[in-house]
Amino acid sequence: MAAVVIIEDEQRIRELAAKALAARGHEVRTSATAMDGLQTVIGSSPDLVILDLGLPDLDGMELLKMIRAVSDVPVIVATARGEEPDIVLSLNAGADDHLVKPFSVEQLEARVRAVLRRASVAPRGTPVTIGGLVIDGAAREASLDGEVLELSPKEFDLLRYLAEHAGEVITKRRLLAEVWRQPYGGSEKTVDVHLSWLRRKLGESAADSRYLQTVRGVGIKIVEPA
Amino acid sequence: MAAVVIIEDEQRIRELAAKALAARGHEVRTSATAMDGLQTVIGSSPDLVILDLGLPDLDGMELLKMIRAVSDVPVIVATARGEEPDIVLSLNAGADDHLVKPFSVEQLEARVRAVLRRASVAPRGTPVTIGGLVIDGAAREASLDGEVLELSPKEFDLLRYLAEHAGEVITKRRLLAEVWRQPYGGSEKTVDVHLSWLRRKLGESAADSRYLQTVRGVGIKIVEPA
DNA sequence: AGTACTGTTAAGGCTTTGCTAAGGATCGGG
DNA sequence: CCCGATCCTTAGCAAAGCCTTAACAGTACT
Repeated sequence: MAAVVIIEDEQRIRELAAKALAARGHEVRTSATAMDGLQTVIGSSPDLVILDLGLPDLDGMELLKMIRAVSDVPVIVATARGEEPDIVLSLNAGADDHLVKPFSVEQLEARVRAVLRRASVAPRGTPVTIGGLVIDGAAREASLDGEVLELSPKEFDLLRYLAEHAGEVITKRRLLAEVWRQPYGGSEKTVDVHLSWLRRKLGESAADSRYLQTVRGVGIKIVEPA
Repeated sequence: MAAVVIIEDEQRIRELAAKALAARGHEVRTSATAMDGLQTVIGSSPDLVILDLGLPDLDGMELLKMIRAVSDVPVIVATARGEEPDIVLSLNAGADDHLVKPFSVEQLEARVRAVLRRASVAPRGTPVTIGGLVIDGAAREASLDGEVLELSPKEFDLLRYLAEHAGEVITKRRLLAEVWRQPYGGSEKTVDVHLSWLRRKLGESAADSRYLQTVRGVGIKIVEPA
C-alpha cells in the first residue's frame, strides 16, 4: 500500500496505530523519539508521516519544520486534547491533517486514507496532459503547445492542482487549503492575482480563455479546449 | 450516524441535548464555552454544530462567523425566547436553522434530521440525467441534448435541486429554503423569475414545456419528457 | 367576471472578479 | 554579511455579471 512512519512516544498508541495500519497493508516504521523519527523519515522516504506533537525530546513543531525542510511528505499531526491551539499552528507549518488524541482506529484510518488519496492524485512521474498543456510534476516544468512556460513556484503548484482536477470546479478556499496549505486564514484575493498571472502566461485573459474557466460564484476549473 | 458538536453554556440543556442525540446514534461532543467550542469544531470536523447564541465568554454571532470562516459545516443556532431578532441576524451570518429555547427534544431531533438530510443531499458525485438533460455538479455544468447551457449560479443550483428531486413537486418556499438558504424570509417571486430564465435557456416556455412543469397552487417539478 | 396565482420583462444595486501596482519577504550569489 | 533579484501578498479600482424588486400581462379556477 504505502510506507508510513509513526513518530509517537507513548508505546501503547504507537503500537496500536502501527498494528492498525499494518493490517491495512501499509509498510509501517515507528520511532519513539524526535531524533530517531527524523532519521527514519530521511532514510526511508515514506509516503506519509504521523507525528505526535508532544514528544519528550523535542518540540513537535520544530520537528515538523525540520521534516518540511527536507521533504514534502504528507504529515498528519496528533495532539492531546487541550493542545488544540497547536493544531492551527501545525497546519500553518505545513501539516496536512490532524488527529486529536485519544483517537479511534477508524479515525486514524480515515485520515490516513484521505491524505494518501489526496497525495497520490499526483503520482509524481506521469505528466498530466490537458490539450496542449503538459504539466510534469517530477521535472516541475509545464509547457504549452511544446513551449516551456516560465512559472513561479506558486503558479506551477496552482496549475498542477487545477490540472490534477481537470474539469472540476475548485473554490478559491480549497485552493488556499490545498495549494497554499492555509486551510483557515488567507485572502482569496491572493488566488485571484495568481490566476491572473497564470492566465497571462498561458496567453489568455479572463474574457477569452482556452483553459482556465471562471465559474462565477463558485470558483475556477481547467478544461480541455474545444 | 453523524458527528455533532453542541456549544451551550447551560449544563442542563447541554446534557439533555447531548443525551437525546446520542440516543439517536450520533457521535456527540459538547463545549460550555465559545473558545472551547471553536477548538472542538476545528479539531473534530463535525457534520453539524448546535450553537447557543447566548454564551458568556463571547457573542455567539462572533463565534458563528469564526466557524464560518473555517468551515461549511451546517450550524443550528439556539436563542432564548425574547432574543428573536438575533435569529434573523444569525441566519444571514450563515446559520442553517434555529431553535428557540426552551425547545422540546422532538423539536431538536426534527431540526437535526432536516439539516443533516439537506446537507447530505448534495454528495457531489455522479452527474444526474433526465432525458436529454445532464447536470454535472462537480464541473458545475449542465447540458441539454449535448449542448452546454450557460447558467448563472442560482439557475444552476435551482436546476440541480429540481433534478435531484425529479418527478417530485417542489414548493417555491422549499426552493427558497433549499436553494436560496432562506428558510424564512425571501420573496417567492424571485423563484418565479429564475424559473422563467431557466425555461428560456432550456428552450421552452410555460405553455409548451418539456421538463419544467408548473403544478398550480403547489409548485414546480421537473419531469422526463415523453 | 373576478380573483388569485403564475409568467415575463426591465432596471437598479450589489457582489464578485480581473488586473495593476507597490511594499515586503525570501533566497541565492557575491 | 550584504546586496540584488525574484516572488508573494495586500490594497484598490474598474468592469462584468447576477440577483432582486417592481410592474404588468396572462391564465386558470370559482
